[in-house]
This record gives sequence, C-alpha cells and structure tokens, in this order.
Amino acid sequence: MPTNFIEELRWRGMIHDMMPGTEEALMKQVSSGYIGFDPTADSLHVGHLVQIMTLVHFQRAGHKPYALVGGATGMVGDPSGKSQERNLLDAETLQHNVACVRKQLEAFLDFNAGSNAAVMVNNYDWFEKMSFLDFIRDIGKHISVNYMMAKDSVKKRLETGMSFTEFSYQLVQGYDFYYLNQHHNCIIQLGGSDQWGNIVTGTELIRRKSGGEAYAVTTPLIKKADGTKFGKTESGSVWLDPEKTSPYAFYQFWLNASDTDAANYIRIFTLKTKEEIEAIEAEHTEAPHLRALQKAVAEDITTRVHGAAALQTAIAASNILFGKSTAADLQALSEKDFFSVFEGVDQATITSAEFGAGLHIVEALAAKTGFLSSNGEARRELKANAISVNKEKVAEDYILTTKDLINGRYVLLGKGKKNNYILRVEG
RNA sequence: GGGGAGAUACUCAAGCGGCCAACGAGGGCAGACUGUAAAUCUGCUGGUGUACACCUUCGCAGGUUCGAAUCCUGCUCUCCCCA
Repeated sequence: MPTNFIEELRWRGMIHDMMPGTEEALMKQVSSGYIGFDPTADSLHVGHLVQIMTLVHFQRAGHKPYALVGGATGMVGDPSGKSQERNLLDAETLQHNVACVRKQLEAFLDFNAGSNAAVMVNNYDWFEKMSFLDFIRDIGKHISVNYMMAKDSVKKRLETGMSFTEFSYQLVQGYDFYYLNQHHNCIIQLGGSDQWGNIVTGTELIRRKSGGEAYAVTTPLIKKADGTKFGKTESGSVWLDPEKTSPYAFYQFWLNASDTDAANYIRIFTLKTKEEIEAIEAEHTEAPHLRALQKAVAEDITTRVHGAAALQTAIAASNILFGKSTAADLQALSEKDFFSVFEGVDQATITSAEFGAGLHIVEALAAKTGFLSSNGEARRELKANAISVNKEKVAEDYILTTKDLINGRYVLLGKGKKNNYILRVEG
C-alpha cells in the first residue's frame, strides 16, 4: 500500500492545484505518474529541482514514477508563460539536450526499485512514427478549438500573435498523457503551476477518447521573499551541471538564501521529516547567526546533486573564503589543496614575465585578467575599499610583489565579501 | 488611405542650441551595521588617463552652426485617433 503522497506534498507547501479525487485515487493503490522535462538546454537548473523532488516523493510514497524528456514537445515549444513565440532548436541540439537531461535525472530517482522502479521515457519515441494526418484525425478530433482557446497560455498570446505550432503544443503534450495512460497505466501527471492547462488537456483527452480517469497535481511557482525570481544569480541560472555552475557556487547559492526563503527551501528541496525541520528551525531561531537552516539546505542539496566529496570541498572553500582565515592560513595550504578547494573560483593565468618585479593592483584586476571589466571599475572598487589581496584590504596604489604569492605562484584577490578570483603566475 | 505622438544609457524617465557623459527613480555593485540573512544609511554606476583633459554615446544617415541629445532633411521602427 502506498503512503499518502498528497499529504506529504501538502505539509511541505508543494501543492498549488489538484484535481478532485486525486488523493483518494492515489491512496487506493500503487499508481504510475509522470512529469515532463523540456530539453531547452543541455542541463537542468535549480528551478527543475521542484519537479524532480516531487517525483522523488512520488516514488518514496510507493508509486511508480515516469520521467519524460520531451524530445518531441521540445520541437514544438511550450507557449505557457511565454509572451513571445519561441525560437525552435535544431534537431541535433535537441538530441544532445535530451541525452544530457536524461543523464541528470538518472541521479535522482531509483531505477532499480523493483516494481516501482523509475522509468525514463522520451515522447519522440511515439511521435516519431505518427503522421500529421493520424494526429489530427485521432487526437485533434477529440478536443475543440474553443476549448484550446480558453487556455490562459493561448489567451495571453491572442493579442500579440502565436503560431499554429505553439497553439498545437497543448494537444501534443496532452497526447503524451494519453499515451502513457494507455501504455503504462499512468493516471496522474505532475508539474509546475504553469502546466495546469496542458495537463488538463491531457486528462480531458483521456476521458473523451478512452473514458479513463486521470488526475493532476501542480506545484507552486517558487518566489523569493523579496519578490525576485528564484534560481538566478547575477551570473545567470544556477545549473545542476558542475561544468556550468561549480559545486562551490552551487553550495553558496543555497547558503546565501534569506531566512524566510531557507525555511521554504528546506521543505521543498530536502527529504527531511517535519520533526527534523522543526528542530532545525528551533535551532536557527536560537542562534540565527549560525545559519543552521541555510547550511542544512545547502548541504543536503549539494550532496544530492554533486556528491559528498564535492560538498566537502565546497565547505572547505567557503570556510577559507568567509571564515576567519588569514593570509597565513592561505600560505599554509598545499598547492594541491589550494586548487582543489578553489576549483569553482574564477581564475586567470599570467606569465611571470608579465608579473615582473611587481604588478599594479589595477592591472591585476582588469587589464591582465578580466576579473573586472575596466580599469575604471577596478579603481572605483579600490576607492570604495572593496578590494583585498589574500584576504587583506589594499589601497589604490598597491603593487603585487612576489611576497604576495602563495607558494610563489598564485594570489587570491577579493572584491567585496562574495567575489573571489585567483591569479596564477606561470612560467 | 488621412491626422497626431514618439524613439535618450540595464529599465522607466527628464532634457529641447553651449553650464550634458546627460536630472530623477528603479535595478546593479561596493561601504557601514549584521549573521555570507532581512531592513536601514552612505558612495559609485560609458571608456582611457589618479584631477583639469580627451574619446565614444541620446533610433539610422546626412545637413545647418564656432558649437547639437536639443534645429533642418531623408530613412527605419513604435504607438494613438479618424476612415
């Protein structure tokens, strides 16, 4: 017998909308359900984590999760939440993305769990063989244009325009649900709140075409307490791919969450129980400066995404960069440790000839390395007392000399509290 | 087709011949305070040169002028009203 999946999502604040009867249907028996992922990029980002965790909970409740990568839907383009027509990706890029996304998803779900092992599917597999005529006769016949036009995603675009391709999207996605319902007995589709319209087209198609029952649950869009978008930093999206977002930056992203957001995140992005979470919150209220909440969130998610070893390095780097460590501590690190700890920190290399007898700090920040975009900016930051060399603030006329080089080869530059750069001197 | 309004830096938005690298607001960055939080306060926010200076920038292309974001001509685009 399954445990109560809906109740689990409910206390975690992960339910935005749900079709009547869903909870009962899922409690009756072990069921299959799915979530679709768009292969719009070659990596998932933290925004997708909500969907991934939903599927993880689904499996933990005893149900059978299907992760669908949209090799076919990706070719059409989902208009939901988009104010403009999307550019289509070419088939080759799409295929590459599908493979990448698939690989990342494999890390979260258990594909060897016996009868409720997770399954990965690609809707390209069933759309590939379908002809346009088959589609409009067998599928299109069941859904009226009136019905499709009533969808928010379509209504919003009626003024500015929308291609037939994107208009068809909800039908294409709706058919996915129908297909999985017929072939894999999927009775529920999960997804973000912007997917509600698409999902309901699916349940409608199932009802009209086969008379079957199907359900839907959507998760709320995550917003930060200050109203800004979740999952973005000044340098862009926070990706799951360590090549795009280093484990260190990933860890820092979560650690920097505000108190309100962290309390939210710990429920959504970790599997900790209600009791564990309340204990951590109590601890946090007791001693807020220890940031127990942020740490718990950051550690849990970083481990899940990048593994325990990567987490340790991220913590080590964070302690050195944000702790009380001094220039002396930095000097004490072996070269190997230094570079493994600072793997995710921006780096630049110059030759010892360029370094010469001494390098002006402005040059080290801008012209020679590109850490800052211009000499003017470097000077401004220096004037604002924002620049440090090996953790010690320096003035505008500072000259880097061999004394500043750790192990004779590298130096740690800092701007403000949170930006670090490593300059290596070689040759 | 006719008539009108407008295009200014990341965004909104002033400026309408020299005092304009361009008011102000938002955003961003930094500093102070803190807890790598929130709130608040302060500074900075085109480039090169440490200041004076110079270079590039006010839809695009020309022109008038000692001098233009500001005036003129043409072009492109956007919005509104009437058919």
